[in-house]
Amino acid sequence: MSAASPATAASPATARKPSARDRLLAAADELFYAEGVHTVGIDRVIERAGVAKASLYSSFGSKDGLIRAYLEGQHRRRRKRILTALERYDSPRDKLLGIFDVLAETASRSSFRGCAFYNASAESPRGGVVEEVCDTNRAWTRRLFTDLARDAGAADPEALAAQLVLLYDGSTVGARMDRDVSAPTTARAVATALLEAATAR
Amino acid sequence: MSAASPATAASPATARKPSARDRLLAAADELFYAEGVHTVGIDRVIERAGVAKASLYSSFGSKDGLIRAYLEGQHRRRRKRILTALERYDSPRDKLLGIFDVLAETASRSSFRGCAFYNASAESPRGGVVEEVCDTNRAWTRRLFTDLARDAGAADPEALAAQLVLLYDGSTVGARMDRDVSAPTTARAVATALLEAATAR
DNA sequence: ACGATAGCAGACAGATCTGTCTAGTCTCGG
DNA sequence: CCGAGACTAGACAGATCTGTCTGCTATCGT
Repeated sequence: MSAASPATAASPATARKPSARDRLLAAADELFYAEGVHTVGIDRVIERAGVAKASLYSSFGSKDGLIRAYLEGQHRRRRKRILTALERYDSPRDKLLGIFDVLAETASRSSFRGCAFYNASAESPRGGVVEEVCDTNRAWTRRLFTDLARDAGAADPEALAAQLVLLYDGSTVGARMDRDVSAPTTARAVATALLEAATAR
Repeated sequence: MSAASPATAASPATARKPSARDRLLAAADELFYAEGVHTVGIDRVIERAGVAKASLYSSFGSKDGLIRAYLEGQHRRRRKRILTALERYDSPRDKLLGIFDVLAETASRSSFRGCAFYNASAESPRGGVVEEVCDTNRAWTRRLFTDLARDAGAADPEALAAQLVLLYDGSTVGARMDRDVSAPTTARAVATALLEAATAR
């Protein structure tokens, strides 16, 4: 991650201009998240990506394919972001609460506009490609909370996880709708109390 | 469908056919909530309402006007639904927790698809008519929680209200995304504990 | 009886949407 | 040097979107 010039032979593959597919995905990330998957037309996406329309259809097949790839990318990056951030903690307790710290950081960005999955789901028909990716994402989050709750010694890990997911979702909504960056911090405080109560021996 | 002549008093006095405006609003309620304000086109709405397109534009001026009226109706009915349900309780404590019971009832309906305001907001541009009505709705909810928290004797009513709003929003999201009707009940249980802690003397 | 009002039916304009197709350009391996 | 694959530019089709406009009908208060 140095400030090396673009033409240096430090890394042959990285110096190259990103592929049409990658530029499309980057453009979709910005536009779909900022304005909604249904609201943004493919013309806007290909213009931002600097790509021909045919490249979009040969890479993703349809707009739905692009939407799916966009959400899968969001899911992948979210997993990595959280898991990486949690590496710095040792105890399950700190890891559990650290999830809220990651959310606090994310929600403080000026581009923050809530949960990409919920947003896409709100403007998509039931049973479409969006729902599937959303389910995967939510299952992963719930699993993460459940596993950490168990590691932390909770008497009923599933029950504690259900409570923490409530707080996580609630603060995501609060940060978006009220433009309140403190929501994740409030959630973290309540989560701490719930964790204490659930692991009291 | 003209089995009954229009002039006959086949229906009781009050059973007059609703006005075009009211039928439009009823159709918008169903379609906008079920599929999204941006996804559903004008033609779908007027067809469902059995109304001419000109009637829509003379009543609401534009689609944005209809969307605004739809959300204002949602807000008005939501207020009434909650306030009416809360009348049966005497203590501020029961009223506070009763809010979650109303949500549990709402979320158990098969047509439930989450918060109409958040959903509309997710597919609308920042700064439009939607944002304004959303802010009004959220301010009302927060105010309700804060007032009841104060009446219940909370040491810091604003702080408790912030926590309860988290749970309220979180269980709304959970009920929608996970199709989990128990989310409001879980939220109620956590709310009870928080209320206990905040009013301990 | 009559004018005002509300409403219906639908053509129409103009924009925008997804998706297809043709044709030309660039790059790279062999 | 050549041919394959990746990409670009943009015309085009067909659907759908919002919004306007004309013309007709029914109802109601005076």
